[in-house]
Amino acid sequence: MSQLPTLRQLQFLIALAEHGSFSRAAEAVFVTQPTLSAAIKELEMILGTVLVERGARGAALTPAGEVVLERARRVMAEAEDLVIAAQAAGEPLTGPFKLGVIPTIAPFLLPRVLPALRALHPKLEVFLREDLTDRLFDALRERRLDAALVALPYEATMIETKAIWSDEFLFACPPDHRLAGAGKLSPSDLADEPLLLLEDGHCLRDHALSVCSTGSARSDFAATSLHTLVQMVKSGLGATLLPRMAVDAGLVDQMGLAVLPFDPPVAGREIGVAWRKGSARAEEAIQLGEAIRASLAPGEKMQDGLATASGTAG
Amino acid sequence: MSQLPTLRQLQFLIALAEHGSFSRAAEAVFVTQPTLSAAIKELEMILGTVLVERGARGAALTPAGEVVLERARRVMAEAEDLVIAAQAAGEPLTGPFKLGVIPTIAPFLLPRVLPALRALHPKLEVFLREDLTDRLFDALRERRLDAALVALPYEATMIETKAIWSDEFLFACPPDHRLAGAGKLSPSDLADEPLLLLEDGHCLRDHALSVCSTGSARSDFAATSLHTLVQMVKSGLGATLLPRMAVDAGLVDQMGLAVLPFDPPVAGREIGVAWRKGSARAEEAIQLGEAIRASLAPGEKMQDGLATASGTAG
DNA sequence: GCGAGCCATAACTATTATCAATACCATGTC
DNA sequence: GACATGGTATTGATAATAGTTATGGCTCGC
Repeated sequence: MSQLPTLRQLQFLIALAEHGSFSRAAEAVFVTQPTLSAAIKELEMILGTVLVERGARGAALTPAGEVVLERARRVMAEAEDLVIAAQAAGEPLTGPFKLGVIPTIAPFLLPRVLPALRALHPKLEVFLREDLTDRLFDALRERRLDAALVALPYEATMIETKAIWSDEFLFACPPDHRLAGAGKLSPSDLADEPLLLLEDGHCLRDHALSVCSTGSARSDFAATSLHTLVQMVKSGLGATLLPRMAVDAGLVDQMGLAVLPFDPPVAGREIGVAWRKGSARAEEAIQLGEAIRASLAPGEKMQDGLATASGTAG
Repeated sequence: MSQLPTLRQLQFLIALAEHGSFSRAAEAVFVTQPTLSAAIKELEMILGTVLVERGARGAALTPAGEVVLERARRVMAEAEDLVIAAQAAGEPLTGPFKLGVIPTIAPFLLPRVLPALRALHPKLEVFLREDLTDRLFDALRERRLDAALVALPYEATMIETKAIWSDEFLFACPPDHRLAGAGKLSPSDLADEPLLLLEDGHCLRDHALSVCSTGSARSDFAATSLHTLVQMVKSGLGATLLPRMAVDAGLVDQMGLAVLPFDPPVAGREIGVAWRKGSARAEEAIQLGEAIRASLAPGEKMQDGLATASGTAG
């Protein structure tokens, strides 16, 4: 095997590429310019290729240098992941943990879950970010998040998920609605019912639509949150589907709405954790999901299951 | 950013895991045992975690050590890829290049292509391996191959492909066959024609079947190579589809078979290069494909196209 | 209880990474 | 054309560290 470069040399190359000059790059990595010069020169010798074009107005990477730069970034990222994974393996669920949550889950789940989580893992510092699934997954892919709580199923590449909870849909309508008196519903009851839904981008909209394949959304109105959605239902603009989690959290309390369950097999969505495939904190993400599940249903135990890959390659 | 470990330390950890003892691992990486001991100890200090259980009968990794080991392997693989990519970028298509080829391409394409390739890239040393697509793709994923020549389309994860040539199908039958006199064929002519095909595992079998969706294979006989296949056709056992490339290479010369083309749009398969997604030699694989295409059709130029990902994630 | 095998420690050495100082080189300004 | 400016390369001294040999101590199997 030919000689390998040093992580330090790769780090220097990255700094050089970012600052466009030996001297400024050296400053950025807290060494003197000759040190960095020598390191780059040795890197070039190891690789047998000129990586940098030295000029009077600074330094620029050669095409080969660009290729190596990209690889160097990957090596550094893997190395950093190793450190994180080691710390996580040594003492799981401690330290800062960046968790994304979708808006149709966050306000209803977190108040129940966060106190229990703090009690269970006092050293864990959960940083929250609320956003749509797409943007959360982007953040996972770019390592800006460690895990996310989302609704499943959801197609995505480079992302793995594990379901932790089933969230049943309930039908909500004004008290004078034709279905308000029905005991239980089946999806076919909604065949010609135009539903009020959240605006595009919310996965709840798609999951609700998939319940009633023949049903349609009212295209003239779309709510921006579940809270405004129930206000619209209360105003008599139509009916909608709500996740039980939100109803249990008091979303429709004292609203005077009729809320009806579905006959089994109940319609609903799965709530799950998601993480970047290969993430250093994948194991912790699963454990976090398990902790959340436990705090939702103390006593019960979910059957073990392998993490399922939503993407097909990686 | 916390302190990073050294590639050397990771290399030592890998050796330690593989040999199960400090002293033997040290021998394997050509250092003395105290050196390796100190390196592992420092690695543990950097990561803040005990990685190795020292015992009188050797050393074993802790669970955290196993996690770090897996990560370390990834880091090392990335670092090695960097070296390879640098060399490839500095002087593309030189040195050893491990190329896989499927059996329905190799005997007909290589005699035409290899001499031209040697002329074009004298420093390139092509090591060939002939195998079925599945096994070639496995080898690509495990880095045992740099690229492969296969027939497309073919579903696979972690693999990217680029088409370089269209290989038309020709219908071959005994001279007394009912279709032997037809000028040109359309796929519907094969509706009730039981075809002789290669045995399972050969992609040519599937590609041929996909031409005539209603056609069926003779399940009692399956050939192991195109050469035995034409022998079977000659014996009057039935008809088959052959790639033009094989016919052009003389597969049916002096066999006394009827060989008929299809009406446009002609049926066929694409021949393309495949490489592991993220491979250090991806660019070279594309260039190799281009060189092969050029040697097949001097003068023509294929339109530029981006490499297409067969997998959906990476 | 003793030898074999194995890891840890200590003291020393060789290597190399780093620094401060300086030489050198291209470019734009007066 | 002399000159300041902003950059890289070179040099020689020094500090840090990775490596070695020698040794000690531990556990296990006989």
